[in-house]
Amino acid sequence: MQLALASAGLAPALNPRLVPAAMPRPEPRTVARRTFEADEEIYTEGDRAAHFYRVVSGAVRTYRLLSDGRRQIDGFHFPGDIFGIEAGDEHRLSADAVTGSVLAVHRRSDRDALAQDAGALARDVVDSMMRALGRAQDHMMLLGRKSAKERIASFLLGLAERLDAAGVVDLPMSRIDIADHLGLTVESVSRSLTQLERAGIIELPAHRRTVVLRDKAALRRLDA
Amino acid sequence: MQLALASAGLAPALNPRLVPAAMPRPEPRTVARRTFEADEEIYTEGDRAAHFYRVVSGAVRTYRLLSDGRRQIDGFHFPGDIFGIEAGDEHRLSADAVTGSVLAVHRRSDRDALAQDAGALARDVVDSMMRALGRAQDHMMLLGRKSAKERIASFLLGLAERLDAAGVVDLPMSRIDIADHLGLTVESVSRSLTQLERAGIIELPAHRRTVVLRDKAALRRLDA
DNA sequence: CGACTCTTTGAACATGTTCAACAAGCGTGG
DNA sequence: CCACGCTTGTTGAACATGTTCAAAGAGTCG
Repeated sequence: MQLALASAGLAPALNPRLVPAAMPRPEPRTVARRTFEADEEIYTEGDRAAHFYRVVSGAVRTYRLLSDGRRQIDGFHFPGDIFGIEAGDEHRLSADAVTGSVLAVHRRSDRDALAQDAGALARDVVDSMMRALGRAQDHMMLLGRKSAKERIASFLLGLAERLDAAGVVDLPMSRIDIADHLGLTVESVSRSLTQLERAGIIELPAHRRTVVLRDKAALRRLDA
Repeated sequence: MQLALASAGLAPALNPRLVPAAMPRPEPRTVARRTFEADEEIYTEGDRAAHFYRVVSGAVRTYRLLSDGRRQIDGFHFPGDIFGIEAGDEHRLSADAVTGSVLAVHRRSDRDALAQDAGALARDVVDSMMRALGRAQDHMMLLGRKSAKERIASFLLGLAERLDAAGVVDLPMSRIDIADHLGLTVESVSRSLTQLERAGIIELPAHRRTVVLRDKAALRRLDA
């Protein structure tokens, strides 16, 4: 069986900011780059998993669809994050760009080769998988047991940790994306955000894609 | 960073029946065995992850608790399944025996040692992780987007695949366990089962811990 | 400015929860 | 072997959270 980081909740995979241990390593010799525009498909469930990816800039969502169109976004991936490593020959999830994005494209065979020695990339991959698993566990708790408001609080805190510019989070994704990630509807997401704003915990300036976390402590309390 | 299979949805880890590729390998030289009685704790979130386990007989649940007691069972583990391999030094989940169980206890250091060479156990561990991730993804879809009846249908079909004695599933776990796994309440689990029974899709003989799958096709249709 | 999309808000509704009671199994001990 | 008590599971009714359906505001881009 081949290796593979599938990409569950797993974003902060190799994000240097978050993984000091696995940090300042230059990109392998020749790594292809590809640019994707917003909503462009990167791969679909069932595609041969010939490559895996590292986000250079932008944001990516990985998700699954039910036959009737219901969607579950398992994770968002930001610069530094690795996604698309699969266990089998096929991608088990679909992936597409949330916004215009640049990705470093790695051949799967590179990984397999590197996985042979206890090399750095191998460790990275395992590292990624572990993080993916951890995130998936957190997310299962969220989806199975948390209320709408708690989910939003969790989500905002998580994003802040990964994207933070000191309490100001710029959401690259739509309310629908958030809903499909948190197991809610757009309307519920919108309402919860409004409630948090009215409570003075967050601020939603003008264009609504920015969130100012006014009171992280309150968010943490809400997060249960 | 140390390796680690955390145990997300990941039950059929190394179950020989399901992993023909990684199959007929004898247990390492000296492997300790421990017996646990029903509801006995195996480890708790935060414990040092000195060991990982393989179920010899019985059933185990791994779960997390929220501060107020809400529980999310991420997976059940049956004979052949490995669980308890963690990324860090600590267990990220709690585990306890669902019924009286016998476990093979492996020292974490064994795994670390074996993980150095591209040996069989290393592959097993990675294999486990991948499966864990796959299950976690499935479970996120279930928790985020499926209705109560769909969840029950999924659950029964999944169990049947792992425990099947030709359409008859013996549930080792209580309704509460099922509820905490599927993100529902006991009452909803009970009602859904009753509905399936009234629809003639399943049968719940006397002591209610046995489920006869009368119409798997119907279950699959329900599963969405 | 106008068309479009995205987000918010409102109101009715539904699914699943909560609270409460009852039934059924199981084990213990008389 | 039955009675008792406890735990587990089922059922009912009221309730709540989040959904669905509908419409109106805002932002964006041509």
